[in-house]
Amino acid sequence: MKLSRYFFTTIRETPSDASTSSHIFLIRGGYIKALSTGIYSFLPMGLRVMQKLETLIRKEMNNIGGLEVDLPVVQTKELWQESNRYSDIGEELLRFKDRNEHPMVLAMTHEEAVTDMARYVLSSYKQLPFMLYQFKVKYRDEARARGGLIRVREFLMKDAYSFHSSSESLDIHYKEQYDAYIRIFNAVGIEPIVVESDTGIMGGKIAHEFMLNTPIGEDYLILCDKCGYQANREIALFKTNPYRGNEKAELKKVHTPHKTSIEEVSEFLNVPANSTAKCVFFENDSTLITVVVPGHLDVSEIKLKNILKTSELLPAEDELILASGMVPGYASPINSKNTRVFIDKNIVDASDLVIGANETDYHYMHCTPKRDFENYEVADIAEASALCLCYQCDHPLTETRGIELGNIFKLGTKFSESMKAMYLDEQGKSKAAVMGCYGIGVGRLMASVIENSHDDYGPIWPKNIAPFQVEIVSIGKDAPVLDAAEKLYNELLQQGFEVLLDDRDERPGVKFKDADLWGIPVRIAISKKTLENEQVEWKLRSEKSFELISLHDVLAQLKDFYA
RNA sequence: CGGGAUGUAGCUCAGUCUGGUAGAGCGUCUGCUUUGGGAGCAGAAUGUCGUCAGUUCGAAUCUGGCUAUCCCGACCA
Repeated sequence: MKLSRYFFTTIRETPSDASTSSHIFLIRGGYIKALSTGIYSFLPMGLRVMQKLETLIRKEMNNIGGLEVDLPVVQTKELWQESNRYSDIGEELLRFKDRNEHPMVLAMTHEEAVTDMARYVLSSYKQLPFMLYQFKVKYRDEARARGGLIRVREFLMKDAYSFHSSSESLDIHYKEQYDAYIRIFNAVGIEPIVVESDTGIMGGKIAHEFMLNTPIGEDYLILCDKCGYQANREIALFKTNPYRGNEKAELKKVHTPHKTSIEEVSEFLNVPANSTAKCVFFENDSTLITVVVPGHLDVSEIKLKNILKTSELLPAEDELILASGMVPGYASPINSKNTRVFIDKNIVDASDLVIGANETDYHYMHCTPKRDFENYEVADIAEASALCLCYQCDHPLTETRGIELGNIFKLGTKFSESMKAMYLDEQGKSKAAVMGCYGIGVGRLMASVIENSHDDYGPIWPKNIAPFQVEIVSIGKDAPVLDAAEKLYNELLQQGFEVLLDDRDERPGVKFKDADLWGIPVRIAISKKTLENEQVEWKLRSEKSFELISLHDVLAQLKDFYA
């Protein structure tokens, strides 16, 4: 491709509305253009990278027996009612009506559509297992898109779905997907952290997320350096030693004026935060849910939702809390009524705690839950943090942040049962297919590669997904230089390389800056000076320095580089 | 959905406090010079100052509504 005929623009200054490296470089390099919040157009340069990622992922999906299909983005309300997700999913699912006033949705994922396809074809156990996948736009009406391609509303996803006659068969394929994902991410220079993740209320059993470890990540990961336990913080298991003081001491009310937070109370009474109890309130299905966790920890709303088997959990209104005999800011389940009380397992055996006295400006000291609480349920409900210990090996946990690049998920029979994707087994008995689903956000992966591999001037693309394999830059206007550049360009093209020729009448500085923004692995510069010795400058994007090599050695060296 | 910030030329931004005919740099176009890391000189084009209303003799500037974008949080099968 000759740049003089290419469609692009590059931006010299940092766009005012971009703050992460990938966002900045994707805009500055002319890869993408924002159309609206979280909705992006891809220019030719950006699409090339996306297509290469697709090719890479497609190869791995085919390798593990995948069959590519194409499922519609616009779907009917009825389809989503079959799986119950029409009502289970909130505003993230975009709903609209067609010209006949028929309710429709924009698919945010394709379990329903693929299950509909599967039930059309599937009739016998002999057809199982199979795996279908596609590259398809998803639309999610995100409450808050951010970070360029990191979190968007419309995006391209590789989504795969497998169907099995047994959970053992699913297990085998799940592992194949796991390994394929590792190969895909490794192929673009990423060593993902694989964490156990939430399976939600959607009938799933086991799920993993593949995370890029980065400070700009939106997910928090809990890791054990000793035994290798890794989980998303929202569901991470952990231990923490319950605070134990004087178990005999009687409840004692103390004056704590205007001290409503754990921090204020522990400082005021001069006690450690883990010797306090935090009382948090939610509302679910018109019922007040009271949760007590160790003062130094937070409630995991995901854990609580899973315990309650609901996706609906709202912060409770003060009136509801007061009506249950508790006082926000000074609350405890002691003498409460009309509420369901959950005590975190890490605090139920504690003693001598500070907790609210259900009276403004007063707390109790010497609270021992097992003695002082009534009618409570014990659950794993607090959120892990770096203050906690590994539940497997007692080693202190560490915490880091990550971007979710992909996930794999054992769905079980939730969709096949509700949507009747059935087959006859060896005994002629009708059974629901066992399913798994596997997703990778392609655009997010593109952005993540940049986050993972860039310098001050632009992305440093891995060889296999760079928009072009080699860029030739001519320096100056001398006819012999231009001729040599064009000749080399044609030669490399004929040899099957993807070549970008910067034949613009621009100063070298401009050309080099743009080359850095495109991050093409090999840059070959030809100038009057180098040509005097029949040489060119060979520079790798990943290196600072260049070398002069013979014009005649370029092809061999390039072949060697891409071998 | 809460909190914060911003919206002025294609881009980055000044001007707003203290109301008085719209600015700079970069980019674009023309010409000359220049040619190894976003050049120099000369000239030119470019704006419903996000939008609607209000105050005022007069609004980019003051007031209110709306809207868009970004950041933090909530949310995220």
